[in-house]
Amino acid sequence: MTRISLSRLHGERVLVVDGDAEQVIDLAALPAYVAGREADAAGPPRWVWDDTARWYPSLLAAGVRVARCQDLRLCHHLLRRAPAVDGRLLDGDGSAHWDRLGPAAAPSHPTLFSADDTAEHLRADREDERQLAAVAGSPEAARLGLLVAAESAGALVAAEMTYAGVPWRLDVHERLLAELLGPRPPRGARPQLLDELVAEVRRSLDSPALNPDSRPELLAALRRAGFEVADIRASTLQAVDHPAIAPLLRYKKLAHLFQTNGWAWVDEWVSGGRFRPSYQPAGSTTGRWSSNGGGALSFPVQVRSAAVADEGWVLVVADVAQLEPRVLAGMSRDRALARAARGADLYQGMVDDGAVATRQDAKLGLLGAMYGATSGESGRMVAGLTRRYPAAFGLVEEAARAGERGQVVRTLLGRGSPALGGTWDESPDAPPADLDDQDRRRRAYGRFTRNFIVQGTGAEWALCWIADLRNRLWRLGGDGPLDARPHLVLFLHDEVVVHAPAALADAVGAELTSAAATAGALLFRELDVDFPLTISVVQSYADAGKPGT
DNA sequence: TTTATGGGCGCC
DNA sequence: AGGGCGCCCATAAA
Repeated sequence: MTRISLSRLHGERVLVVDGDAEQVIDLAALPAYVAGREADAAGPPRWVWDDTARWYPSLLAAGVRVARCQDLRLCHHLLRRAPAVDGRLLDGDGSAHWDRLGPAAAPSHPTLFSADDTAEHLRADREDERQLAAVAGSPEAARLGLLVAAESAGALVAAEMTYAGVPWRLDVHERLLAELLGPRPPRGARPQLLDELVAEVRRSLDSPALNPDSRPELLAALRRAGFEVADIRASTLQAVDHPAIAPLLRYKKLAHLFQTNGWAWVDEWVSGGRFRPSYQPAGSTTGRWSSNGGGALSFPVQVRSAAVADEGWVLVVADVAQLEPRVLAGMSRDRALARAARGADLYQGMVDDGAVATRQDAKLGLLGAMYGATSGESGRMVAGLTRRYPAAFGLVEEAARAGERGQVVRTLLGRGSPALGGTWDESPDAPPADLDDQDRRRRAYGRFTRNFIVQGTGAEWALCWIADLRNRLWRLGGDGPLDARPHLVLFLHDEVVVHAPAALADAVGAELTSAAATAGALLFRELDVDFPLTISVVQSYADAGKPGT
């Protein structure tokens, strides 16, 4: 496959390297050039660039969609930390700049490039050669190659989702806010209904100047009323029998809504009927995405009713049931657990297998194994299940031991965990740790590495899923730009939302299912692990059925 | 005055 | 003595 690298030069110019052919073109001419090459009879090339978030938004704005890319920043970061990669193959002219490269600024405006002086060091073609050599030279070249491709495809998805946005009904959101909080207050003021709750709490606690957001003040007021509590968590306050508690808890809940997804949030993140958050692919050390603007990965159930499909369109919402336990079955090649994973409910499968008495026990045991529970009900279930599923439970146990020894671990496709004392556990000049403290930290790192291999491999499955889905949705067709066709608008670790013309809802559902099967086969080959989806076709995201398993 | 940290809560 | 994140605030430190 043709690889074409793009490097920015000073001025508004771009160096294009296609095999032995080099040319310099104007930035303004880039969309037309890319569109032309995408239409090559021999198939679309792979675009090689420093950072998808820097190049792709302006292409999308010009109506150009690309099929494939290599995101050198993401892949450099990945390969640097991959245990199966010889780091020396990544060293060379300008490689230190790639080591230091951070994520591009959030693409709030699809601006082009900020002029800085690292341009000549970021020759994409040279870094591309090093990355190709690093992958090829690894004993795990096939898996790493897949990971690099999936990571890059994820970056394309992220840019496309920000470009398209989640269809968002301002009127629905504002009606919701008005009902729960009252009319929009002037800047800096508390909404009326929150104010009333504060007044009630103050009255009730006989503290006329109480700031309900202040922990010390709240603790003191409660003490005066005769209640000694250790903290002001909602779950703690629930147990206090005092008339101030009910309005206080309601205040806390609504204040959170006001602050996090209130009018200010709308002003900042919703425009033109679309919610456009910013995603950070591989933003967490496990390879999961994070979101550094808009809170896309954590917008609460409460405001999801405002995510409503356009007229004549629907939202197709799909989530994977018990993704991580299934991934564990696959990566450990535990045939007994994989058998239990046939069908819609893995936990029920374990019950039917006779491994455990109830569904709840199965869930407790599996989650306990993945998170490193050592005590309580969960801890006890782990012991029993280890005998039934030795490969699966042994794998996470081994990862925990490795972490406790200070060793790094890796996901199925080869992403490495950050080293102990590295980015994982940053405390520059920690006070001279005593032995107990040292021990605690090693155990904590062991719990982290235990979870890392599962959460990280789960993230890899999800990347393969959305990468394949992206292409399938494109092939479903329609004419015109990306957002005139069925397209992804949201991705939340194990769940996606597709915005699609109503007539294509069933077809989209079929592609979601096929893409999940493809992802399973890519990661686990012939080992048959099911990844059943719960699919809802809805107008409003709030109506999607979510079995909370 | 600005900056860093931790509690509390939201999501998976 | 249970993993990963972001965001908001109050608070403490600088």
